[in-house]
Amino acid sequence: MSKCEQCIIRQFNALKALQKDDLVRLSGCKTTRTIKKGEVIFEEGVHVNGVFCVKEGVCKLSKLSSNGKDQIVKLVVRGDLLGQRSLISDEAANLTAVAVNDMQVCFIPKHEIIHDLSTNINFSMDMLKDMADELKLADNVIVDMAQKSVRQRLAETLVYLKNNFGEDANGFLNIMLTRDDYANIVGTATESAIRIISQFKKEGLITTEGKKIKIEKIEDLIRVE
Amino acid sequence: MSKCEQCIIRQFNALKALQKDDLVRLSGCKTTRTIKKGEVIFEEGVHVNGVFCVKEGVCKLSKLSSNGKDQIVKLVVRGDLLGQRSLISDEAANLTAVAVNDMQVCFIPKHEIIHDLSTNINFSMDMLKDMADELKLADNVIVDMAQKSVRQRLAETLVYLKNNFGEDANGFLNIMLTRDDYANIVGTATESAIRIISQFKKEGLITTEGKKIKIEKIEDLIRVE
DNA sequence: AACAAAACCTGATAATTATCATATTTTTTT
DNA sequence: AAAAAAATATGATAATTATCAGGTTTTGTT
Repeated sequence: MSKCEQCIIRQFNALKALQKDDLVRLSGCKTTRTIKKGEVIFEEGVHVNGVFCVKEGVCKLSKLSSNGKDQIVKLVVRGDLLGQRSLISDEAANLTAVAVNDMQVCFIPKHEIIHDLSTNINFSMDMLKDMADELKLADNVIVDMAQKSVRQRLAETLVYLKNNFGEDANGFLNIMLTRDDYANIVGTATESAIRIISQFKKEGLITTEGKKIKIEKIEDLIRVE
Repeated sequence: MSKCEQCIIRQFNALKALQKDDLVRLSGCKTTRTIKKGEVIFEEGVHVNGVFCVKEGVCKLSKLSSNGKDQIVKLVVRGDLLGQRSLISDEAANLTAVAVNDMQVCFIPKHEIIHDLSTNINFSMDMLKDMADELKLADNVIVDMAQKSVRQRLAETLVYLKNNFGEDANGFLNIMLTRDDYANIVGTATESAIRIISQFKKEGLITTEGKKIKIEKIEDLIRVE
């Protein structure tokens, strides 16, 4: 079992504010878990009772709308914490977390996090900053959802994925999502997402190879109307 | 000039966590301002350099989309703080704040808030909880925007206004918004908002008197498809 | 009270997006 | 390797929403 005080992942999230003795304590009570692609990490409405620190892999946070469709609200990546929102509000999860690819996560029990939050002002300030940043991003997503076309939102999503996940040696996006995922990110029907991706291909903005997508003209994608 | 330590408004926000001596200090450096309906409190992109505590009135937080339309992201009411998000992230405002009706606000300089945040763990935890709650609301708005029809969103907005602002002696909503505001809350064209409000009238879900709206059948509004 | 400006309203039409149907391809399972 | 299941694709059509154009009503100002 790896040790928190030697783990570099914490540099990417609020846990970086903790001192060595706190990290040693966390190491003692944390559990490490491997999660398979497609596996549910937690579901909307359940009490998570802790926080996950994502060591490897990506998961999607989504919510089931009353029309029966899932809306993906956020992608959580290596280095992110998962479940802090519910923990801080002390309530059941508002979103469902599902692994997009194989993951490795550490689970830190609620009690430990609460202890650090209420004794370490650097930690709680870091958490506060993270939450403020997330809120800004969420506000911007609201504006996009409300004001931009499906085509624009899908183009933006592709640009976002390139900027945040990068590309492999062959230029393909370093993350593979299904067309259904794309639809659930931009909030449209699966067929519509498929159609627009096909259009982007025809227009030479992207090329694809199965689920893999390569962005060919990012400037044009950014300018999509 | 009123005194923070005697002001009941702070019970409604994170300032309730402050002790008397801190409140006395705040009293000394805060400024009280009257803001007229329609007046801009701060604009997207400017550094606010402090936090507003809303003593009276309502303001809308909106963002200009690239298509030239404003999207209203949130209504800020009596008792709420305004500007905390930008302050915590230490960056320019992401949203524009405009008074929906006449307001009274107190402005507390950034330095003072930061001081309290970094020394008073109860205060920073309260702020963290508020931010977590806001993030949850924002996530839910994203889902609604992405998955519900304009008609559903408008119905939901009316229900929300009734629940959060109540009604006057004659049963009219205790907040008056323009049709343009409604359009900018649900993210649609002004004409579309007007049309749907007219439909709701025809269907007997609401009645109106100028800008004043009375909700007649809230159960049916909740069930709008 | 008269005027101007802003807000509201409605019809006609166009554009966008969803839905349904069906076929093909890819992936997973046996 | 074959079969089954899931994902992708595309056409036809319907539903939703935006846009433009022209009104009327309300509000604010002089």
